[in-house]
Amino acid sequence: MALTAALPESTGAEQSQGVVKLARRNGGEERRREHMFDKVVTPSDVGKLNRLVVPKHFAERYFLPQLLGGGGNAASRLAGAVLRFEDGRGGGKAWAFRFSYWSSSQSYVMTKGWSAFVRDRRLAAGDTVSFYHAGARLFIDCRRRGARVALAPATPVLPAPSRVLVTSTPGPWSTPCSTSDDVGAPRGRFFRLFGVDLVLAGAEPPLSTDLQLALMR
Amino acid sequence: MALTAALPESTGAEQSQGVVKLARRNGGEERRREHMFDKVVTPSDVGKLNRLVVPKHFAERYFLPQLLGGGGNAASRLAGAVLRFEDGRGGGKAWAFRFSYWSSSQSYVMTKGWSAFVRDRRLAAGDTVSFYHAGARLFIDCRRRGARVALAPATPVLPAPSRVLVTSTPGPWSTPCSTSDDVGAPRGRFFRLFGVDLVLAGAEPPLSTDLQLALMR
DNA sequence: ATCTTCACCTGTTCT
DNA sequence: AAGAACAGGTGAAGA
Repeated sequence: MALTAALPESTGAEQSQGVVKLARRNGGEERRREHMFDKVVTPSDVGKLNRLVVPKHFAERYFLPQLLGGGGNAASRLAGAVLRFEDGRGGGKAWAFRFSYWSSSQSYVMTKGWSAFVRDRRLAAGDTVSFYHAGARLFIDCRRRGARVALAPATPVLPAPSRVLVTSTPGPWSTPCSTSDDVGAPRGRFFRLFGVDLVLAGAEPPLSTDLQLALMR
Repeated sequence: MALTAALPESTGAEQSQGVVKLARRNGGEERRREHMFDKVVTPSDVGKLNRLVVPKHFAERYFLPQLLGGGGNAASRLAGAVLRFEDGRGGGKAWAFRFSYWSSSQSYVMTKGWSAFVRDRRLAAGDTVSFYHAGARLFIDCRRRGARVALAPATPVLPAPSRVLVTSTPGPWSTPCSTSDDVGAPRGRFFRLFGVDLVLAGAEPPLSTDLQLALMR
């Protein structure tokens, strides 16, 4: 349901970009920090409900594959799931969020731990929270509403429709690789996001059954 | 807590009558449809709160005995309780309401499913919702504010303070039987509602332990 | 007593 | 039109 069907046009609440930063670790290990998704937080996301609603397609694309490891009952393995994020500003601070699925509203949420992040970063409605990863390491950052986005052009130039190749790498994370046009884009599953066609490349070996299921739905 | 203690004065939201209709089933099975209670709904009952506050004494008399079956933890058995009602107008429509106790407000409520009834019947503040039963079958109906009540006198004559004898019949349901005065009213437990003293008559044999408990509290 | 967390629930909106 | 998604809610339990 995530990739084969035409995704709904973005509601404007989320943005997908190609920002690539560097994730430094003490030992000097250095990897590309790759953007997963943004969400412009709603009043509820930063209010007394103490939860962040994670847009379903992002949850299923980025978090479920990691959390649902092997076979068996997916829902039960999701129970009690915790996602750990490093603070995107560096400084070694880390954040742990309980991640769950609320079946009554059919939505994914981060609950326990989320309000601490809201408080600490003084997150307000309209601000943007960004999720990155570098390999299996997860990062979270945020920026004030209206703040300039790194690498974004000063003038909002809409890119000509292009394709972003989405491949699967060892480890649970898919690796978005920006290309400036669609030459050599594999036939088959792709979806359009903000006028960009995202193409799913042939999956390399370690694509779990669950991920396949998630991708095929 | 319901009957022995002096009940709070009625808020004006409930009325009790002795209307008896017939509940027809396809097979021709026919039973008396006996009135349990009415409630004049408040703005909150039909508003965004999506719940109907069930007057405590009615909840304890009519719904708890059915829902709290055997032994064990009563509160836990109430969790997730659903009451199913047939539409009082016939036509086979049915309504299911989640029934719960809100300890924060010490009140019994119908929640899930209630708003559908409000919508469907265009229930408005001041209207009256009526609950009936025929054996174990439950019925719900409503009438517009100011609508003539079946068997009610055309002129709104306030009855002289009288007593309504409440007896118990086989099955979980007590049987309200209107009498026009208080001759022969049993001594003991009664309460006043709208200037009418409701008297609990001696229970006949098949009164369940739970119902007895509910009545004794 | 208060705050957080959890597991539900629903109306609106968009597809 | 019907359904999915989700923003905005709830009570209950526990810390």
